[in-house]
Amino acid sequence: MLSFMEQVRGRNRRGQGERLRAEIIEATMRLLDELGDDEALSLRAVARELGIAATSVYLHFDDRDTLVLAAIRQAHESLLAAAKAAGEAAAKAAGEAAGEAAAENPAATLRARALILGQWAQEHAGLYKVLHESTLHQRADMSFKEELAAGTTAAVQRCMDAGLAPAGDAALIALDLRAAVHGTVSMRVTEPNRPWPPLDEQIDRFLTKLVGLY
Amino acid sequence: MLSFMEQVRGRNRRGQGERLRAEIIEATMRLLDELGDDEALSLRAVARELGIAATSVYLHFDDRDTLVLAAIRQAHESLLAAAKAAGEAAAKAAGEAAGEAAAENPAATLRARALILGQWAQEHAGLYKVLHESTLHQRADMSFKEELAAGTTAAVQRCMDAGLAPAGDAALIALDLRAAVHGTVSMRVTEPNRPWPPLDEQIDRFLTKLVGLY
DNA sequence: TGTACATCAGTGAACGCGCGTTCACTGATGTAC
DNA sequence: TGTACATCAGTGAACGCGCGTTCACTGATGTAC
Repeated sequence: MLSFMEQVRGRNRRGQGERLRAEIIEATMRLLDELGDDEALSLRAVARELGIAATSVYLHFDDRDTLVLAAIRQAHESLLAAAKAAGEAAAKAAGEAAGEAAAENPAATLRARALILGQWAQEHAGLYKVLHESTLHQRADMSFKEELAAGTTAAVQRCMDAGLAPAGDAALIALDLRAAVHGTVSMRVTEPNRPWPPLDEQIDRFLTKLVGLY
Repeated sequence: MLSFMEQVRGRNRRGQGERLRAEIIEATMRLLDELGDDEALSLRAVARELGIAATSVYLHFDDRDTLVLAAIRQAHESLLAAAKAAGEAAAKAAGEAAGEAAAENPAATLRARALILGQWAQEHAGLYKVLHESTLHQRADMSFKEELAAGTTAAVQRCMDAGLAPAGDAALIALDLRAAVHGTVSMRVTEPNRPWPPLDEQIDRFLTKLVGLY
């Protein structure tokens, strides 16, 4: 007996088995985003979400932890892509506005990076928590996350090189900035119902005061 | 059959039933600190930790959630007391060093507050996570936490009033400071095995750059 | 062109486990008469 | 001073549930001869 909501789901064609893998990761990300906690996610809930047998997950993932890690990895990838795209778009726009031919604008790039991080976090609150606050960090290697930090350090360094911010230890300053942005985003995401002041203004204060952006 | 580790635990005397209540909260805090995640804590684990029947917990708490909330409340109380004590001790020490008779020193107070928060978080990493990042925030009223924020705002305001920092919106500046400190502490607590730069120096940068402490 | 067979994509029943919670109970201790 | 009784502090068995994981299986589809 099927409820009217349920799709009758045919099996994938031969050679298309990898499709289910992608769907499982997608569903896992969706559930993690709702739950905001990797411990609370169950493999059976993922299977239920897709209308497949719980055992089918094992066709593509060794166990629950592997699945969760794959989903987190993909979330990181998505955040990374968003940060990169926003940074590039901002640099280009700022360059054109100034009449320069798509010149680099490191300050606009850094600002866009910080803002998109805040925006992504608010759109994917649960995923943000899992990606940055989960206790999984203790049990699994999540060093792939360093790429995100490296991007911010590089952006800060470019600001210093261009004379848009006082020279200094770019890695240290970038860490200060990341800490501040993560802190406010974390608070907003954990307690979304408090009356928070505007995020973009706060991020601008961080850029001005911590990085020294003119 | 008892293992040699287990104490034979007699029941409390008449009128001393509340003792168990305190022990249960203590054990819950201990476990939450180890787990760093309220979802992962089980009432049965608490009972096991104390060598009592799982049902005995119900003598003092309506259900699992009530118990967890009571433990979190107590953790907050402990953090609050630590912040207050550190702030007062610092103000007194700084006042005496300057030859003043236990005069107020708002800058030293604010600095001590921020430092003790970082220290407490490192000593009670799991509890810090539960207190500030738990998804319980969505399900339960945790407005008692406002007291901690209010203390920081007041300390910032006193710095401004004493001319030790540029006048401004104390609540907003205090939020910036709390966000930055929470951010770095959160990162350190989530990924304790990374090579972090010294926390106190970073907090001093936040005080100088965000609050404008001279 | 037909057929046996291997492979692929996925299923369903079953396992043992720990969980939160309910219920009826036990047994020591203080109190009223 | 003795005894019946109420109260207090806590227990043990049992419930139904959802979980991760294992196992033997099914049935469609492509391929070799």
